[in-house]
Amino acid sequence: MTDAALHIHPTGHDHAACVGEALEIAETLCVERGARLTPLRRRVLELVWSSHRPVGAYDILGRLDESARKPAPPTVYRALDFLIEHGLVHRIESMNAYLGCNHPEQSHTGQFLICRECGNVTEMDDDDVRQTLRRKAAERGFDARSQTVELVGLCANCKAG
Amino acid sequence: MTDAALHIHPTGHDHAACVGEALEIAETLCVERGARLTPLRRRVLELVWSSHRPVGAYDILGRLDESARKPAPPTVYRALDFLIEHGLVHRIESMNAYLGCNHPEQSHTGQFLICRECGNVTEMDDDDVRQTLRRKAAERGFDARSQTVELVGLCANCKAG
DNA sequence: TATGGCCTGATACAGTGTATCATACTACAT
DNA sequence: ATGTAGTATGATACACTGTATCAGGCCATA
Ligand SMILES: [Zn+2]
Ligand SMILES: [Zn+2]
Ligand SMILES: [Zn+2]
Ligand SMILES: [Zn+2]
Repeated sequence: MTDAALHIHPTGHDHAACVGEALEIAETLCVERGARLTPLRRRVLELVWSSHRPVGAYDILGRLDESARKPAPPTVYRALDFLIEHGLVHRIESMNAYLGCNHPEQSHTGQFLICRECGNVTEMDDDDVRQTLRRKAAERGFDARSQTVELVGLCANCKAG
Repeated sequence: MTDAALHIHPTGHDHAACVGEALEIAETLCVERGARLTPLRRRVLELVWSSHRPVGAYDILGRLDESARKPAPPTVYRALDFLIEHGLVHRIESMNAYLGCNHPEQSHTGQFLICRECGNVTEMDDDDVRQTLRRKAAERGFDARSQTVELVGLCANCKAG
């Protein structure tokens, strides 16, 4: 499902830089927090960042496979759990897949724009949206603690093309 | 189910009335649209409405089982697809489960308030929220066609104790 | 060295969803 | 009534996603 479109990225950008920056931020963050970004976790994070499309746990598993040893599913899920806990990765609920976060400094649950054409996902993380949802829920007596917001549609590039 | 009833705790309300009303609306709607609410689809809808908690496809499958024959998974998924297409049922993405809609007259994707304590889910269907999300996405060049909004927290009753 | 906590390996299984082919039913036209 | 096309369901097998559990390994500290 993924491989064909894995190479499609937002226009004119150096994706190696995205990955490099993400890994660097992750290193820094984990040092600050005394968390251990082990080689396995780092490798999984790298694979999640292989594109701007959400990646399935079993895709990651398959690609870890290429590197000599053959890990089992729990290995990947544990690494993902760690990365999610530290805000380095988001889970896209409507796709059962995982996406790297580009501003993990403060833990958050973002809002996601999923292009149905190219499959790329961008994160909004808009505080107005968050507050609006909190308020609207509160008006109904509901105390919202976490939010899942995922919009499917057409990204700017796919609209143009 | 009336608007007022939406905001009371599902224990201590006449749930049979919820189910009855939902089925009646479904019948009417399907007649209007020339869609066929077959016995199987009607039964699945009834099972989805067995509570105000989202129901898994395999839960439904298990309860259909009680009634003599033993359907296979595709049977349930096809029925759910039909019901979702006609707005009679929503899928709760973050739970891989399904919830009856109490105002299916106009097709829509609602916003859901999921109580982590009692598991009940209520639907907001707030147009401000919908418009805010559309606008915020549009500001980023994204044309949103469908929205998934699911908030987890505490409902009014579970807050009270 | 010993101990305890955390990370990973490994097996098995549970839960969710789909592809595919076959059969049965319905509606409609002949 | 008969045939035909379209829809609905039955049935098998499989793919995808996630977890429970136990065992072994690594590392820091006492
Ligand atoms: Zn990139
Ligand atoms: Zn796109
Ligand atoms: Zn009810
Ligand atoms: Zn509650």
